[in-house]
Amino acid sequence: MDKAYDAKLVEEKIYKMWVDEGLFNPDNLPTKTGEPFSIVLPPPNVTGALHMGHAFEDTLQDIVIRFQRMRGKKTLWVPGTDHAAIATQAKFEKDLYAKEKKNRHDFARQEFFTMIQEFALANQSTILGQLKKLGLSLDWSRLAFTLDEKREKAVRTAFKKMFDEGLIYQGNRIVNWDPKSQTTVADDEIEYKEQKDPFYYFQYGPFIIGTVRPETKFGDKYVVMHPEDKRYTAFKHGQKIDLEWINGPLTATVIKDSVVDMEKGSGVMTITPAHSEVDFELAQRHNLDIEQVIDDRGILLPIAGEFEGQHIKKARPLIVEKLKEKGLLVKVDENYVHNVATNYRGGGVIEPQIKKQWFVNVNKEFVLENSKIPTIPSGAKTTLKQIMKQVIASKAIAIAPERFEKIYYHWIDNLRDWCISRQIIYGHQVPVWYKDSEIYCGIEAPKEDGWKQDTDTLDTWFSSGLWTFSTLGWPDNTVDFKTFHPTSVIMPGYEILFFWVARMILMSGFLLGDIPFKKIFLHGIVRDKLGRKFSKSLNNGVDPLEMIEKYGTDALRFALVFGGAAGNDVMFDEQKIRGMKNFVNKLWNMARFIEFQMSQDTSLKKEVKNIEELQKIVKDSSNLHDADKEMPKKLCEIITELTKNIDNYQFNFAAENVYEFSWHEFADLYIEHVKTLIQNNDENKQTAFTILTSGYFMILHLLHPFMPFVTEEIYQRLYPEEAKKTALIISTWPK
RNA sequence: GGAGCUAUAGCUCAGUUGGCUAGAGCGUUUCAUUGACAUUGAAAAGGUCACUGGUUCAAGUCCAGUUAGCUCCACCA
Repeated sequence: MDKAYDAKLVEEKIYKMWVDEGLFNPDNLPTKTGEPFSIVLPPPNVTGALHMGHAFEDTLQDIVIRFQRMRGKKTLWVPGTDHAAIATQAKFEKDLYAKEKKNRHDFARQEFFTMIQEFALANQSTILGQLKKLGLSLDWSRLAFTLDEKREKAVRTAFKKMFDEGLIYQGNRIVNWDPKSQTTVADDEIEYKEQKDPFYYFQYGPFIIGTVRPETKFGDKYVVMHPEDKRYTAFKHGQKIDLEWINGPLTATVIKDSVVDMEKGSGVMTITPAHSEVDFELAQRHNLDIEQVIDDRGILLPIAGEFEGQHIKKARPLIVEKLKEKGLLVKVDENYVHNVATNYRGGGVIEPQIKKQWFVNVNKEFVLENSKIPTIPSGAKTTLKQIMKQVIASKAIAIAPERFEKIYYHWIDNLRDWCISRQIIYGHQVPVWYKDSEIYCGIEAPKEDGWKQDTDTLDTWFSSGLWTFSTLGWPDNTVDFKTFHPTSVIMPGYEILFFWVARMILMSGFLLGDIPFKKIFLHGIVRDKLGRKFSKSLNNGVDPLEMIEKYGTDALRFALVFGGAAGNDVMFDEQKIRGMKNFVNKLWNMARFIEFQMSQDTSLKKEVKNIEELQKIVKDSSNLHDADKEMPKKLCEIITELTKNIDNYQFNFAAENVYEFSWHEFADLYIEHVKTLIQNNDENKQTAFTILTSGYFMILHLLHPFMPFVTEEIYQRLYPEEAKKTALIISTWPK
C-alpha cells in the first residue's frame, strides 16, 4: 500500500466505481430483497452552490442510508433540487440587471421563463457535482427537479384535486405584497427587521392618534377605541364626527372594538384596511369601506390629492410637513424602534395590499377517503389542519428531538389559509384557464381556442410539498411509489419545519390519506466560529469543496458529525477537520501495519472471521493472553453500541464510539500488544493476528457510513477476495 | 407580548433512564521513538458543571427561582 493516503485520487476513483456498478440503485442489488428503506433528499435550491449546512445535512442522511443498505434493506435515497421560485427569479433578475441593465419587462413571458430555467439548470449541475464530491450514495437514476415535466403533472393533479374539493379558492384578501419583487409573499417567508423611525402624533378631531406611516392615512375615516375605555365613554359606536384632516374636512365614524390596546398611546387609532392585516380584519368585522391608498409599486393613488403619483418614501416627510402647517402635528418621537416586515427571499419591504389570490383553505371540512392515518377513519370528515395535527398526535409520525412537537402544534394553531399564488414568472403556472366568464381547472389546457391561462405561479412549497411521492412517480401508481412510500425518515434542518415538513404532511394527508414519512429527524444549523449563521450578507460562508480539497471528504464528514448533539447547532471548526484527517491517516496506517507484518513473517495469515468464530477460537485455545481473549467481546460490544446509536439517530455518539474504540483501544493497545507477540515469536501470534485482521475488517464496516471513501479503498486493497464478491458499500453489517 | 433553547477545561462541545473519581477534539507543558503512523506514542496541567434554594442514600443530570446569551412565533395602530 502507498505510504500516504491520497484522498483526491481515491475519492474520484471509488465514487466512479460505485456509480458504474450501480450500487446506489436498489434495483441493481438482487441480493437485497429486504424491507424497503427510503429517504428523499431535501432538495437544495438552485439559486447557487451548496454550503456547509448542506454538507452536514446530507452527510447525516448518507450515514443512515449506508447503514441501512449494509443491514440488507432495500435502500433508496432519491436526489433532486428545488426551483425555489421567488429566490431563483430574484437572483436571476439581479444578475441580469447588473450585466445587461434589463428586467423582466424586456422579455416575453415564455422567453423569460426559459432564461431562468437555463440559469437554474446550470446551478443544478454545479450542485449535483458537489453532492457527488460529498460521497453521497444517491440513486442518480431517479434524479428529480421540482420544476420538471413529471413534477408538473404531479403539481397540476394535486391542484385540481384540491380545487375540485373546494380546498383551493380564489379570494380578495390582504396579502404581504413585495413592491420590489412585485409579488405576494407567504406569511412565513417574512422576516422582521428592527428599524428606527420617527413616530408621529397627530390631532384627529378630538383624538390624538399615533403612526409611523402618515402616508397611509389619507383614507382613514374610522376612529377605533376599546369599548371599555373610560376616557371615551362619551363617544358612541357609529357616531359621526366632522374633523379637519390632511386634504381638508372629513367625516369620521367611531368604531368600538376590543382589539385596541388601551395602554398604547391615547388608546385611539384610525385604520387603513387596505394596507394592514389587523385593520382589514377589523374592517370586515364591522363591514367598513376599504379603500386602496397605495398602488403595487408604492405610488400614492388619487385619494392622496395633491400627493397623488408620489412614491410613499418621498411623500412621507412632505405629508408630515403639511400636517404640521395645519397645526395637526402634536409631537414626534424620533427614537421609535419597531419591526419592519421584509421579504426573506428578495429583501423588499412588505406593503400589505388587497389582492385576488389563490388560497388553500386549511379549515374547510372534507371527507377523507381511504385514510391510513390512525385517528382519522376512512370516510370521516376532517380538515387539513386536523390532519396536520393528528398525524403527530397519533404518533404516526415521530418528531425528534421531541421539543419540536410543541413548536409544531403552536404553529398549527395559529395557521391561517395558505396563500399559494405568486405574481412571478418562474414556477408552476396555476392550472386554471379563463374564457369570458368561464373558468376551467385541469391537468391540460382546454382544447378549444380562446382560453387564457391564469398568469400567477404557485408558491415553491406547493411543489416541494409533494416531494416524497412526486419523486416516486405519483400520480401514477408506480412500483417505486408502492414500494417506497411512505418514506422512512425525513432529515431537514429545524428552520424548515413549517415551510416544508408541515406542507408535506398536508399534501400527502389530503392526496394519499397517508403520512409522507414515519419519522422527522430535525438537525441543527451549521454556524461559523462566532456562532453566526452562514449568510451571503455576512460573507462568512465556508465552501465545503474547499475543505474537501484540503482535508478530504471523509475528514469533513466525520468532523461534522463528531461532537454535536442531535438537533443542536454545530459550530464549524476547521481544526476539527484537520484532526479527523489524522484519524483517516491512522486508519490507513493500521492497514499498512497488517500488510507489513505479513511481508516480514509469512506464517501470519490475513484471515477474516466473524464474531462467533472468533469467540470459538478463543474458547478452543489455551494459554491465550487476556488481551486476545477480551478482544472478541470488545468488538461485540462496540458493534452493539454503535448499531444502537445509529438506529436511534445518535450520530455523534456513534461517531465517538467508533473513533475512541478504533484509535485508543484497537490501535493503541491491541495492535501494540500483537506487535509484541510477533516480536517475541509468541506461540499465539497467529491466533492473535487473525483476531487483529478480523477486528480491523469489522472496524472498516463500522466506519464506512461515516467515512465511505477511505474504508472502501482499504477494503479493496486489503481484502481483495471479499471485495471481489461485494464492495464494502453493500457488504453485510457485522453482528 | 407568547414560547423554546443554551450556560460544563483556555477554545468548540459531549455527558443517553440521577450512580461522576466529570470526558473528547483543538490548544498548552514534559518525555519517548525513525517505528505501520511526527498526520505518532506515553504522560501532565487545566473544572465551586452560571448563581440560589429544594427533592434524594446519591444531582452536571430532576424541580423552583435568579442572571446572562441565543432562537422561533405574534405584533407594533
